[in-house]
Amino acid sequence: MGQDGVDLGTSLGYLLKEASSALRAAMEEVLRPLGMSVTHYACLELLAQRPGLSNSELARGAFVTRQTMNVLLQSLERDGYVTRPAEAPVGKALPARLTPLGRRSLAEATAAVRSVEVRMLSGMTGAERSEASRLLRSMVRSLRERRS
Amino acid sequence: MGQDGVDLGTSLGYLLKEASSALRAAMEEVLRPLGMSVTHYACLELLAQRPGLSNSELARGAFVTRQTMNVLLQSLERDGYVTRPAEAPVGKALPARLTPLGRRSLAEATAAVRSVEVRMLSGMTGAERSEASRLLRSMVRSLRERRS
DNA sequence: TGACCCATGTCAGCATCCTGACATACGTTG
DNA sequence: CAACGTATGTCAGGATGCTGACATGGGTCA
Repeated sequence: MGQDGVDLGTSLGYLLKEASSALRAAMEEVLRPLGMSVTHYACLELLAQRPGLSNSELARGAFVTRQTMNVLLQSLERDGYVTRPAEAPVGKALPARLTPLGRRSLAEATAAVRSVEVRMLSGMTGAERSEASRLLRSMVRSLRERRS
Repeated sequence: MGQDGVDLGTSLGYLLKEASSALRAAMEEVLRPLGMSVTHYACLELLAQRPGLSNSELARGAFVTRQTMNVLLQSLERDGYVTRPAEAPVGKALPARLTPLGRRSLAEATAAVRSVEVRMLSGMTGAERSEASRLLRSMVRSLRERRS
């Protein structure tokens, strides 16, 4: 049922999607026991590295829309993982910050996600990892520039 | 509004998602004028390279569920891009095949998508491309094996 | 200062996709 | 042969995410 080894395997675009899909599936698998989704985790991780990020900035960083990130932030705020001021200090952007509870929750998730990334890179040398990083960055840059 | 250059950029997982997201956005941009979605195109491309693929096999190849691929196949069949036998020759799987119309439609889409992939790889040498291919394949393999 | 443009937060409406479940068909194993 | 496990196509049901739109705040430039 389904012979393997086709020409599609030569397309870098397909390989990119395949790797990204496999990574997301593996992350969801280890995050589910913690009651966390990938977007959920991404939001917390972004806030840990860049405290004070606004809703829109978090949305862009987690690759979802502002609306989706907004409902997520509301639930995170309701459950005490993040805090946002009632009024915007400047403009309309509400800077979000992790609470101690949010930081603890993130620590668990980070450990789980880290193990997945370690597994993903298990067959690669340090030089290969930085080479992969460099090549992926090059692809992103090429795709973004010259956007009609 | 949003300083750049953070630590998240060092995570290969994040870079993977970033590249995949940028590629998908670029593909949707060039496919929209043709009235085609990325999944739509992926289905046609899979059928061109592997005639006779079943609904479930197409779903796995395009990274969607059987149900989603099924409704897509129904619309493609209704519009005359693919054909499926009324009854399964063996088992329950209905092998799908491209019609001449489907092949023509795919040809347009392939040209558009190819241009995107060319742009993505514009800053890379041939050796770097095959290296990227090898590394991505390694990541997929590591993520798939040892699935608890 | 006032006109313009862009970014943000938020609301409603809708499309999309998935989860869960069922009946069927085939291969395998006792 | 019969029971089991696996894979398929298909049917609702519901959750999730996006598109479109609006009002607001801030920066820019004449």
